[in-house]
Amino acid sequence: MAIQSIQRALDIICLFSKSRPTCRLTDIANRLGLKISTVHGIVSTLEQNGFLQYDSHLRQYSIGSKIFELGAHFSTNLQVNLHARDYVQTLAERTGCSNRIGIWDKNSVLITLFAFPEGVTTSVHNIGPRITPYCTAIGRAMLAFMEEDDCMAYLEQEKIVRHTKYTLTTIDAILDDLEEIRKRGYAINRGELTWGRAGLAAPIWGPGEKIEASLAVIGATERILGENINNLATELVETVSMISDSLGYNPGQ
Amino acid sequence: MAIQSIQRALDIICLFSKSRPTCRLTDIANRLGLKISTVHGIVSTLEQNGFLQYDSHLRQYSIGSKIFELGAHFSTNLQVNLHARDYVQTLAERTGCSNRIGIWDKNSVLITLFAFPEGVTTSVHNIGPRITPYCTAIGRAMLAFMEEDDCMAYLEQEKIVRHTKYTLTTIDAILDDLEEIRKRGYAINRGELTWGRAGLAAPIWGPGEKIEASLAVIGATERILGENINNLATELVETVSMISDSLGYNPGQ
DNA sequence: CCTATTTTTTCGATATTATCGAAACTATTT
DNA sequence: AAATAGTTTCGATAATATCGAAAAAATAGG
Repeated sequence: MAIQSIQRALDIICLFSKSRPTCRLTDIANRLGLKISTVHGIVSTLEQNGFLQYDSHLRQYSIGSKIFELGAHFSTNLQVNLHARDYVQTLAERTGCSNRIGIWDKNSVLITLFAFPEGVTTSVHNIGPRITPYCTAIGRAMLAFMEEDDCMAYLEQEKIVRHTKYTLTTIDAILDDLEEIRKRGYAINRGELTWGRAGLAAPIWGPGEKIEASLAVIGATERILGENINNLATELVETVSMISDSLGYNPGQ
Repeated sequence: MAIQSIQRALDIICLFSKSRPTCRLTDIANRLGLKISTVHGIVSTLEQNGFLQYDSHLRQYSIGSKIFELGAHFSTNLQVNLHARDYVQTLAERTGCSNRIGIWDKNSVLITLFAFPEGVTTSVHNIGPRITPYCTAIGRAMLAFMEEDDCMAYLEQEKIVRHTKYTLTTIDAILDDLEEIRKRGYAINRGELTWGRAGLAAPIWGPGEKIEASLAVIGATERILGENINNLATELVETVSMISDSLGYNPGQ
């Protein structure tokens, strides 16, 4: 159904990632099992349009500025980003912790907004990466409240990996935790993905009782899970409530 | 030379912008002069791959999350962003003014980094847009120091428009200003693009005496051009010098 | 500095495949 | 409910993407 040449072009673009920022022509052809001359035609078209950029000295391609420019539109237009901006700033200020917003996208959590606690900050960093849902607070906060079928569909296709001794490694253990999240109102990550890094997260609701996103307060384990945890949780839950209101959430409906 | 179907796919993606965040199938076909069934095949392929997203209720397409994710790699991998980050934070702190970094790209300035002065701030906003070079400090700071041929090639293709009474509207006036910038070491925008908004900017150099980017301090006219202008300019010039050093600029070569 | 090797670019023939029109289907408006 | 506007499917056809081969360019080796 997909148009072959376009599919190949998109496959090529998707080869690039944080861990593989550049590719050479031959690499691309080998990785995708295509003829070099075929790849050459495709990458030339992509380069002419600014979707890839070519370093003719190093003879390697990387993501082009056009994709950056277009990608910025995505987050700029994202409703939850627009509504959450001020609230997450305040939250970072009051808690002294970084926090971030992610949306559920293709069985992963895509980070779309990041707020830092201290003083001056720069835009651009810390957004864009995809987070694994089952072993993070930001992910489980959404899993706990989404349609059960969608949740199971996700869990059944996910490759569950033990990252630390705290990682929940069975679907049953995760489902039990989701039940606790529903009772508690927010999710807790006790260092399941990265040793020493913890988080609290709660879902952001939109109109039609639809989960729009998830907001997480993150930081060193002792900072998040220490004596301050109840304060953090209260601030978090109040913040997601205000953002949800702003988005038009109307639980009475 | 370009592959037709891919070219069309890219043209479709490029239809989306901040001012036109969504498009319907028929719109796309009309705008690009293509048959609806042709467009349908292309947008379906793009949607399947997350390059576009489709709201089946509103029946309209918008930029997909995949482009956002890939675009983030561009700015993450950008050398000047990596090196400048800490310096622009300090600059914002010391001056109390917002500042931003842009790179020269396709006859425009693409904003890749933004630093805010006050308190807590969020990432993501303010990056991505393209700025018109001739009527901004961030643009003229690069024009003044780039290869003269490139500068003239840009100026001759640019459609020069009067935005305010301060806008320089002839190539000669712009060239005179560029000469002043070279003497002075930094560019000044006295409200040429937007009434009441001013900026100071200076170029960032990389290895091989190549202009990597431009750094601008921006704000309300009275804040930038008032009695504090010399302090701002000094801070700015010191900052670009440190960033250039960090990038490996070696003017002695 | 020249040769060998690897990588990239060009080009034309061929068959694959993108395109188009038409028709079926769906949604919206009056 | 009917009419209009917009979307999706499908198969025939001709346009065009693909491929192999050869030329060109760049790097590595001697």
